[in-house]
Amino acid sequence: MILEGELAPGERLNERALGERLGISRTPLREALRILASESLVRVEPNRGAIVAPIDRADIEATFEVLAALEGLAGELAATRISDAELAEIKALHFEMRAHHARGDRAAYFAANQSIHARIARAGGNDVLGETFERLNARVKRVRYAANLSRARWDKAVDEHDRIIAALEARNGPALRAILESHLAGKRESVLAAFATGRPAEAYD
Amino acid sequence: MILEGELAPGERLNERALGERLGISRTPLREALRILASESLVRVEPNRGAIVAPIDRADIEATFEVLAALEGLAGELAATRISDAELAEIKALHFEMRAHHARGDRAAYFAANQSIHARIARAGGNDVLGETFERLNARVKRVRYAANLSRARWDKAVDEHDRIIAALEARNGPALRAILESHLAGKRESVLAAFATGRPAEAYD
DNA sequence: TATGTCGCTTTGGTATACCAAATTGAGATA
DNA sequence: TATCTCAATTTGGTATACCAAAGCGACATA
Repeated sequence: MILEGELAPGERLNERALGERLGISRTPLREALRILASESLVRVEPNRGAIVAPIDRADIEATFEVLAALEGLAGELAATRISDAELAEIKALHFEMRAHHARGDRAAYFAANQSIHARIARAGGNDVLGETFERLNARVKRVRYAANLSRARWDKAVDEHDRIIAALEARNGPALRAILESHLAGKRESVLAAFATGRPAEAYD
Repeated sequence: MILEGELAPGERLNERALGERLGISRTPLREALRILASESLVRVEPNRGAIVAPIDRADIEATFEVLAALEGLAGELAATRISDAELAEIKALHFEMRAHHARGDRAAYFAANQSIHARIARAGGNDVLGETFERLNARVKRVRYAANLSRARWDKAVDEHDRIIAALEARNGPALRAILESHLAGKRESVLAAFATGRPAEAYD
């Protein structure tokens, strides 16, 4: 939705003003806000209205911890259940991603990267897992862009992706789980490091 | 909410009728339905209204698979981070649960059991994990009551709980993870078995 | 008798009006 | 000058009215 980056965390969301800006009435806007609230993207305080949900260090750590567990499970499932077509598509995305990396195109890299992880999350055939993963991922998306600050970390992430693809091709579930869990742990650290240096660009969506 | 068990899965939820029955207007009712929809407890079809979300075998399998991973992580975290007070409270609940088991009081057993698992999920201090666990757990709560059909399975579950408590006291994270994961797998099997025998009582809440 | 079409009724989607709670600013008093 | 109080305005909560789309039934025709 439009809230990702266009409005600052903690900002009050005036229902009348926002509704007018979006060209819709308060009723559907409120319904949308309730949905966003249930996804922890906005926070609705009783009789106080909605604000863009702020995200703090503890939230980021906690979310990545869960994401790592979920993606680990996804990897384990995907290794045994993924179809050849899905694998081929993920490989294609992987090489596109490497191309973006080679060109230094961070935005395109990020999009391909997200797509790969989303596909792995869904490749195990567990819809609940896929949904839960994407829901939690949405909460940290705006700060994830801030990662990959250092070229070294970026290169390392790409290496890890090579290993992810290799494990997936080998249908080695336990290995894939281990790689994904440490990959996510690495992401967590770089996001936290970037987050520590005075709230970097949260607007990339 | 009142939807747990009081309305049959698949049942249409007429907004005007339901609103009158609850003594509220359509606006807040619709907001509540959207929230329930985002938790997959009801399904809202465009221009068709809301129905109580049906749950099928695949949903149950998928949800328990994710719950097992989440509770495994929770156990690993809890083993290292749980406070003495929280541990004492969980032990107290455990013995209450054993008392209910000894008396054969399934409803009370179930409540204590749920409380124990919820506390373990939160004991690791990861709020995102706790929330996610309870959200997913809510989706299968209504069918979980149907488990523990056989006395043998029930006894086995209680034994597993003894081992859970032991691992928690020993602060043995990996062991606790393993026990919880297999415990959930066992739950999944008994729920699926019960579910297979013609949709048993979904109304216990 | 069966099928297709048209219209009516039901029901969800949206806008708006009204109400109550909360916040803020001004004025008065200590 | 600072603080407390009261009132006015802002803003979220709820009810209701209106609109449009979908479902259903009846009637007509093949």
